[in-house]
Amino acid sequence: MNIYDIAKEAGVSIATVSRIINNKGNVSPKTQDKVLKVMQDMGYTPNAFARALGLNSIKMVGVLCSDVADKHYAKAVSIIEKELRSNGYDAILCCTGKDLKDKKKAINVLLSKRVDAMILVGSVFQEKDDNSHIKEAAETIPVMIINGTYDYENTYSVSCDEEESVYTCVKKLVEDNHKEILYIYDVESLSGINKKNGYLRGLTESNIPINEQLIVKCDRTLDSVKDAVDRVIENDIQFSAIIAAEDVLAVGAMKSLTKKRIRVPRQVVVVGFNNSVLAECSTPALTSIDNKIEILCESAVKTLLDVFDGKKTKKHQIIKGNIVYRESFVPNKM
Amino acid sequence: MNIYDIAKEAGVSIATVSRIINNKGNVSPKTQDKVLKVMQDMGYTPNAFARALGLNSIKMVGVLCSDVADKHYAKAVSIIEKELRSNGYDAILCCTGKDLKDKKKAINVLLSKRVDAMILVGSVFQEKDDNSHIKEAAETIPVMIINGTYDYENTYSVSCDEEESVYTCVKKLVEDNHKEILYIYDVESLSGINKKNGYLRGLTESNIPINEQLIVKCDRTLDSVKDAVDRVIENDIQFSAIIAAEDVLAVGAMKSLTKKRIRVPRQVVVVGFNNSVLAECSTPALTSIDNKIEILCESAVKTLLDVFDGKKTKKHQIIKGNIVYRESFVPNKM
DNA sequence: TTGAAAGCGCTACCAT
DNA sequence: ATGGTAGCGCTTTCAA
Repeated sequence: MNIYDIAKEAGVSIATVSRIINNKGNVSPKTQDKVLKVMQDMGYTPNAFARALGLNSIKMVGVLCSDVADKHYAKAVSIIEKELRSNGYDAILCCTGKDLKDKKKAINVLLSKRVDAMILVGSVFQEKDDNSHIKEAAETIPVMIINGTYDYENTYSVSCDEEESVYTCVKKLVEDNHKEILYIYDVESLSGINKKNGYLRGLTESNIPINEQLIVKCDRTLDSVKDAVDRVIENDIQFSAIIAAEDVLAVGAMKSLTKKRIRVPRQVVVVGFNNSVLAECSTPALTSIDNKIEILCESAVKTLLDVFDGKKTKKHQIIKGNIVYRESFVPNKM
Repeated sequence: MNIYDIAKEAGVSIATVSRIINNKGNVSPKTQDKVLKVMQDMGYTPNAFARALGLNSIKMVGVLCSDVADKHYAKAVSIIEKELRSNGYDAILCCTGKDLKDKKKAINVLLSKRVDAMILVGSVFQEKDDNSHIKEAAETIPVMIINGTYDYENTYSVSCDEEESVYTCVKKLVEDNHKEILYIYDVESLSGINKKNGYLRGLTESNIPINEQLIVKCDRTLDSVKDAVDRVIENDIQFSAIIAAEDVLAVGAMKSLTKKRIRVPRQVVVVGFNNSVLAECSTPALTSIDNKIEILCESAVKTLLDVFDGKKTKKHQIIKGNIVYRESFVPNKM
């Protein structure tokens, strides 16, 4: 069944039917009602492909993340999808992994499917050296990145100031007289670097010399963190606080401490990052830095919609994170 | 740039170009090379909308879940997306929530976008009374449900036998001399009912009378579980084991026990369901039933691809779960 | 092996 | 307010 069938049945031209479908006005209420009724009765749905061909838009946005199985990204994708859908757009999900080749491939697939825009979730999509593939993509459609920035035409970004968040956290710890703060991280993505810089600046501004032995890198697995922390302890390196760049890492660290009968938060306080479900569920419950992912994602979609509408928009937005206190660290003066 | 430009540049007709794009054969290698080179040089990408219109397929599959922020569904979606993509299909994600009206709306949107098929993730999509909207959808495109079943033409399913999994778990506990087993659950979806039935059958077949006070319902939040378990303990209802229908519930229960200085697994053993990251991260690490979600999802996509190819396929598949032992319960005879 | 041309179902412009 | 019609870029049939 197509627009011709409806037109014939209603005794009008396809132009009129099209106007009604698209709410273009210039149709008498009477005709409108008649046609609407016919469409209803015949259970007509316009062919999305033909519309897309005519309008050169299928009202879909590509949403890329390295892995939706990761709680953090899942949350983001969930919010983005909801926001898009409530504005009439569908989300095509692409889990790309972290390999640049795969990321490029995904972008090309999306481009060839002619999505209306792309949202890249996470700083993994900001390559350190060459982002020319993004520049190219942005020549066709607007590109939005969450927690990253590109300096190209037709690209947009919404980020949480992670550097500042960790910095603030260090300050809080220092105020509580913690001077040896162990920093645990996994990836060296831009996000990872920002967090670490926040740690370094926090110490520097507090006139605490930086001890490389207190900066520990490991994989994002419980075992890897436990090994790492075990090693620090066995080497007799003193610390009274831990900041982890990811909640999982913080949990792993606490497991190591617990096994060694080191009390959290009595002897060592711990702060995670991302304020994920894990933070609530761990024992003791983890104090964690919240990067306000909801706000980030909502802004991202809103901005994109403005771009679609040809409105002027801020190209780059930065939002501040905040610390959610639980059991593993509560400042004295709270 | 379109197929005409390529045809002109290569000095052939658009029919030939089309044949080459679609690998339809009947083209001399010489022509093929020439055209391919032109396409490459000009950076040509076929217009997906026009193709979709001609082929009446855009190579996309709708993936519905009630909430991707839920780790469990996120995992499933992640696998499905990967599987689809590596077979040339894109995934349109729809997070529907649990409200029937919203689920129907999402299905209609997907139908109107003319996806090639739909995959519904989770038993939330199997309504207890009326699934006629599914029947209707399946008249247009194949519908696959994971952990559920419909009895309609053109519907398919892949499920984990959750009833059997919980049943087996009860048996294991009974073998270890646990007779008072507390069962905690949240939702009464079909999946929820199946699990509970497994619990009931396990007890019945072990000749243990069913004690309604040991069957506890609560919300899927830590506080709700803790309250629920607290109440059981305060009412002096004895139990030496807990089975929870969800890992989060198990974690909440353990938190309650710990606070009351009841040792896990020494005094009470605990088993969760889903074998999620939480299970690894909780303290003590949670023994949990794995529902083999990877296998489920891979089978689902594989089946759908077979349907696309017009191959004969099993309409309904059932896969067995298994228990992953960690700290919160290890059978004596292991 | 190749090409011409008729759709696919819609949008939008130009008449009336 | 309504209708006629030319695209949109591709696939596919039929002829050569």
